[in-house]
Amino acid sequence: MTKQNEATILDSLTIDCVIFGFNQGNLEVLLVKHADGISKDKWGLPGGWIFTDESTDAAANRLLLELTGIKDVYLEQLRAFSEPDRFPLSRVITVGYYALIKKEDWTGLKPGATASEVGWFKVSEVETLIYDHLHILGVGLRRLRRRIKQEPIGFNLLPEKFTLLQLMHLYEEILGYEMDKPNFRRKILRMNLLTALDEKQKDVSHRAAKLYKFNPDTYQKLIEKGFNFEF
Amino acid sequence: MTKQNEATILDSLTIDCVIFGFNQGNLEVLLVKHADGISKDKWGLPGGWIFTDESTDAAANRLLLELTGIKDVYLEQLRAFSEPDRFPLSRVITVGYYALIKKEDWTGLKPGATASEVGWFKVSEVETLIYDHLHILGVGLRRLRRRIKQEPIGFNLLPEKFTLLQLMHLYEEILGYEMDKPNFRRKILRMNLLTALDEKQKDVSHRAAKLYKFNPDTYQKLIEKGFNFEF
DNA sequence: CTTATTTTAGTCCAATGGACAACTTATAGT
DNA sequence: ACTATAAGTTGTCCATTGGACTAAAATAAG
Repeated sequence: MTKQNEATILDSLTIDCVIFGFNQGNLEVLLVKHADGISKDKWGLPGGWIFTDESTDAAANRLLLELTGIKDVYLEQLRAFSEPDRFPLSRVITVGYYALIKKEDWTGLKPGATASEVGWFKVSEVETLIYDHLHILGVGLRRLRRRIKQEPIGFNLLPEKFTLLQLMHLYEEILGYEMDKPNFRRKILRMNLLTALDEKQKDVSHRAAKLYKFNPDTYQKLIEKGFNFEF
Repeated sequence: MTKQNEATILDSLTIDCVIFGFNQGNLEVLLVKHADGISKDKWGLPGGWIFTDESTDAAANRLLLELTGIKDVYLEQLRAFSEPDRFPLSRVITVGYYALIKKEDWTGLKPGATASEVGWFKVSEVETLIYDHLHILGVGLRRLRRRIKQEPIGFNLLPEKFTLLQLMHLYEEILGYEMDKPNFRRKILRMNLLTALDEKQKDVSHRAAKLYKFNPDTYQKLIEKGFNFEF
């Protein structure tokens, strides 16, 4: 969190990203360990400064790429976080973002210049973060819970091909309650949002499930006439 | 939009507020005409600078009071608006807010120091505003449409006592489609969110409708177990 | 008193959602 | 090869909901 170029960055305004991933039934978040500064060796959200000639959206995408190598993912602004004492050294307001990524697409994450480590952590087990980053994570989680009930953004956390049970487990993990397999199946299939593939799971020690993929075309038609994702 | 005190405000960061009101079946927005500066005599959203020792929430509340005399209303942050060219003179990022007010509580609005006029405009008829304020208004409107389907925030736009038909017209106006009286009635009453009063409409040239008020207690219980406001 | 208008109550039926039972398929262990 | 086990898949039942619609009750105006 040190300014690298005083001339071209905005003063007193930063970006912080909550990057969600899904792995073996667990919702995870990507954190970085700061390499130096007052929060050296402490974990926090990846973030940084904004150039004077870029929007916050552009800055968030750039920082994501610089800090972790991730690009072209679902990314949405949360809001500005502005408590006067949120950053101890000076008055800094941060614009929070949250991203959803398919974890298996980004295996070899490397810490960027200002970070000594990058790592995935189960959201439920994150207890302390620098500054107000725990609060930002909470807002990101609430936003995810809300959004997933209205738009099928959950697909951004799954592989291209997935089973109905994987999808259900994703919903269960994010929303925090258990669901009924047959009923979930019926409801999601009735939406016509999934395309069944001529393929099945492999290397599983039980009956292999059919694989599905998300169908963006029917999704477009659905949002036009409005729909609801309650489970 | 001129800085009044260079020493105590944050540089390159402002607040802009979308203030919604409801009047005779129309959704309205409060605008101010700038008294000077490059947008003199043009209409825009009320807004201003942020002090270094206040959060954006506090700044939004303060500005609302300074610019219009309004206080203690439903106010929520939209998000940061940050296109590099959104403000022509310099790089300024603005944090958008939206407020819902009971219009009849605030009749004698006065323009603040930097505004020459304050006025209500039907949202559907606003066509041009300074900077990116039309865009911010659009984001505010979409947020309102989304929120009203999940939380009963519509009550913030109505008088303390209202009829079921008034409430339905509010939903119709915000959501943009017509509803069925008996069905709306049945659904909203089933939620137990309204308390029927021993009072009726007066001075109407037809059968007077029963008045209701919003019941915040049952609302609390409802959000705890989760609910949905689709109409 | 009658008419006009709006509120309010009620009916009908298709669609949905939750709970649950049962059957199918595949693997792992003996 | 058989069996237990685990997970996928199909189907049933029923209470609740939502949309479309009819009609009665209440009140003001003429």
